[in-house]
Amino acid sequence: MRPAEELRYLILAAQREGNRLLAQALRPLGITPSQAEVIRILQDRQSLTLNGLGDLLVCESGNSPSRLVDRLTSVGLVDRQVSAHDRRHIELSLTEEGLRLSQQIIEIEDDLYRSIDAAAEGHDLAAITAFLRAFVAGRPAGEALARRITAG
Amino acid sequence: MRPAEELRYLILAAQREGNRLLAQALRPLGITPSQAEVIRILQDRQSLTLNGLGDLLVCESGNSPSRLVDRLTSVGLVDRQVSAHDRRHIELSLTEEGLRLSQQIIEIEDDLYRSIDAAAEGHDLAAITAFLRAFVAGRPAGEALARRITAG
DNA sequence: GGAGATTAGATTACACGACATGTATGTCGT
DNA sequence: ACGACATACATGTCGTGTAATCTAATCTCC
Repeated sequence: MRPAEELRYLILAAQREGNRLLAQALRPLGITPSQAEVIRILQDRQSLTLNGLGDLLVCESGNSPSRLVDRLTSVGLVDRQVSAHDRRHIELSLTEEGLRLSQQIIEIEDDLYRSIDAAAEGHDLAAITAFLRAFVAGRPAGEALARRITAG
Repeated sequence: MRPAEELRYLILAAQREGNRLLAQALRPLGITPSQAEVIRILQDRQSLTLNGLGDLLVCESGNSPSRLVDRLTSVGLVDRQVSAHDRRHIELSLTEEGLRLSQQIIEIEDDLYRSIDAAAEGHDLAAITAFLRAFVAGRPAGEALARRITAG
């Protein structure tokens, strides 16, 4: 198997296993990794529109976060209200419960990051991120992440 | 944003964008990346059972390839027939059309691998695969890939 | 040879992810 | 002011991704 092919499958495998780990850790909170991403973004930047949120999401590529957000509003974690200026816009913000949950999410994510750091022991993590950054540069998911890093 | 967090999102972004690229390239053939993975595996090893296939799949983690295979049989790319020895087993094999399609998939994947190699220009690809291999070692998707590499 | 555990596979439920389409609401050129 | 266009969001469809549950065949052990 050529190196590029192995890399392709390794990225797929790593994403799957990482997501599975996070999903299990988040299960007690009753939310999924994608939903956690939304909550964490809303905590960092209050008052985003749906589209503004989509521009920052790596998951779901910002195509249409409506449904993702729908579930969060229906369980009372996110507040949505129509903008006064432009009634097409919808302003999103965390509810108090959403804010509380956000703290728990941070702790769970920290656990994950610690285990990533542990797995990176002896490897050049910076070199890996540099390669991946180059690969996704200019594509939607890469741009979303870049926006997160610079302004986050 | 700490390095581990960026890495997590980079892996997610890379997987998404890579999958999107491959999906677009495969669209003319009328199949998806997951389906292509099944066809390629069946080309390498004729006559697998459903479970045996699942053990080799990085996508869908082998949990229930039934659905995935169902679509391929319904469009006449894969042949399934109950084993004579153990009627719980189902033997899978490519039809002639599936075999033909497999050749086209190989060409499309080669294009993808060439662009991965191009993106890896100036980066230490071996170091990256080594890290990811360590991360998924011992987990289902990692084991599936290991089986593919050794015996494939 | 028969009861119970084990296994293979199918089925189902729920949520994403990608894409296409629909529907208001706003903006701009004339 | 009016119509063409663009924007912001909603909805529908299909194919995964994950886990739980179900059925049936086989194996084990007595």
